[in-house]
Amino acid sequence: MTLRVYNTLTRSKSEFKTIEEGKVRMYVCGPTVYDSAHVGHAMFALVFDIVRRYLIYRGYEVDYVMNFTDVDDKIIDRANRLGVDPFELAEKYIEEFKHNLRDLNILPASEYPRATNEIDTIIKMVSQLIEKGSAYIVDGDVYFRVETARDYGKLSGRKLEEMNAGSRIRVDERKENPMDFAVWKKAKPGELAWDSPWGSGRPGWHIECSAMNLSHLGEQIDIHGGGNDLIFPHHENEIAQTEAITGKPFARYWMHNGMMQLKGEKMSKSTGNLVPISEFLNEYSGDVLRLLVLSSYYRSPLTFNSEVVEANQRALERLLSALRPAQPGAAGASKAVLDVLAEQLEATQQGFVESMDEDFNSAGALGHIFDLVRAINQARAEQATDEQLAPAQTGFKLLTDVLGLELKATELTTTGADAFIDLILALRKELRQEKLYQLSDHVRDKLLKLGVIIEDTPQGSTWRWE
RNA sequence: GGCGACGUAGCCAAGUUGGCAAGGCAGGGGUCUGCAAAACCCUCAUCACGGGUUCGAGUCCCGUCGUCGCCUCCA
Repeated sequence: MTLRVYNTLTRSKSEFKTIEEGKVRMYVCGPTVYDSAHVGHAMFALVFDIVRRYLIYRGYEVDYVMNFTDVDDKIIDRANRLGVDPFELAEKYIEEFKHNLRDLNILPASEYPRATNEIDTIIKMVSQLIEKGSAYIVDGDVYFRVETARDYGKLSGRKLEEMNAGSRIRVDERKENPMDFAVWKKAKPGELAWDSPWGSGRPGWHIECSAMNLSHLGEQIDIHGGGNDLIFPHHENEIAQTEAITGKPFARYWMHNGMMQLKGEKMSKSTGNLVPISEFLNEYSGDVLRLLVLSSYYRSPLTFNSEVVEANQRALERLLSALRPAQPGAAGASKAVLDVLAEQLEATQQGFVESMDEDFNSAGALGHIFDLVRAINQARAEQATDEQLAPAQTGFKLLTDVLGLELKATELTTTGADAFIDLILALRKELRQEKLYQLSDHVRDKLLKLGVIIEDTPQGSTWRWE
């Protein structure tokens, strides 16, 4: 069995082979931190977290770097408007985003570099570009000369001649070619800036990522990820710069996730149709958002609306049903029933890997997991005991762990509550034996309002948190 | 206008090299239950449209219509 990965560079799937045996160097473009992150940002983080977790499951050691762009026009503008220090503003949103990542059960990156810590590397790289003739200085700005990059456009599938720069924005007359882009920007008066051989200024957006790759992962990496809105110009330019300097192919696999759609269009700050991560998490668990992402192909646009969110909330509850204990007083299931369960466990494990191996087909993998859920619930209905359910439940949990699902039944601060609820159930049992159903239903309703679900079976009653 | 992705049941969505259309949510029927809930069982599509290739196409080719992304900061 081999893992196949879709590569934007070749526009096809190919077998995944790392530069170094057993080790994956992976870089993912993080957010520009000038505001709170929304669920669209969560999507890229979740997608690549799933990729990373699966690579680990497949036995790779993964070096995972996610950057923060902490200096750019928007941060400066916002800071100026709020009258705060741009560094502090960026710092605040970096911390907030990291907090979001934790809430979403996303594994911490090996490193979280940020642009402002890479200035030395950036200046060195810009100097190299100028020396090689790949960049030129104009009045304190430094531009990359795209015509020196022979295969410029190879990632986005554009040809230099076909690009009509300036169709929507004024072209800077000082540039040799309209498509040339800034690697160093001259500082405006009073703006935060660093000294450089070309005067005071700050790095262009694209060079930051090139620099962070170089200093944290090296000249060549295995996977470069990000949203598909970054393909052009950001990633195209990253390739041009890095390869101009190293003379070597930069990233082996370029992976791009699709955009999250809200009301039929891309969720973004500029259009204002967004849902902050923290707002979402006030109502739903991180698992719901993760399940939403898992339920479709990462490269496709993802539909986000209340109906879909609710459906995934219910789907999550179904996954949780597999982990419930045996029925009270279960007599034990027959060998035939247990054989079916064991077979399904094996089929699910195999199907899971087959799906995930095919460019991380998480939706297909989930389908196999749901088959196992049904099998477990069937066995339980057929009187399987906890011991008999255990192997399948353990196998189930292992796979959902690979997908990063927590599957924690809601746990309130229930310290000591269990004993009291058990007591109430015992009393309610007496009511039911006396056929005081009105009273026992009343107890059930009241407990439900407190988040306790009671289920009555012929063998007795069970309860769980909502 | 250029480049790219996509169009599968009420909704979301999978479908490897073409060979009887996964899964989830919602809906309908049933088992169980004092009732309810959960769980279990049964049920629910010929794949945008029109051509073509083939013994056979959702799956390949052409065209039409439609949706989305990028071409400007953007996950």
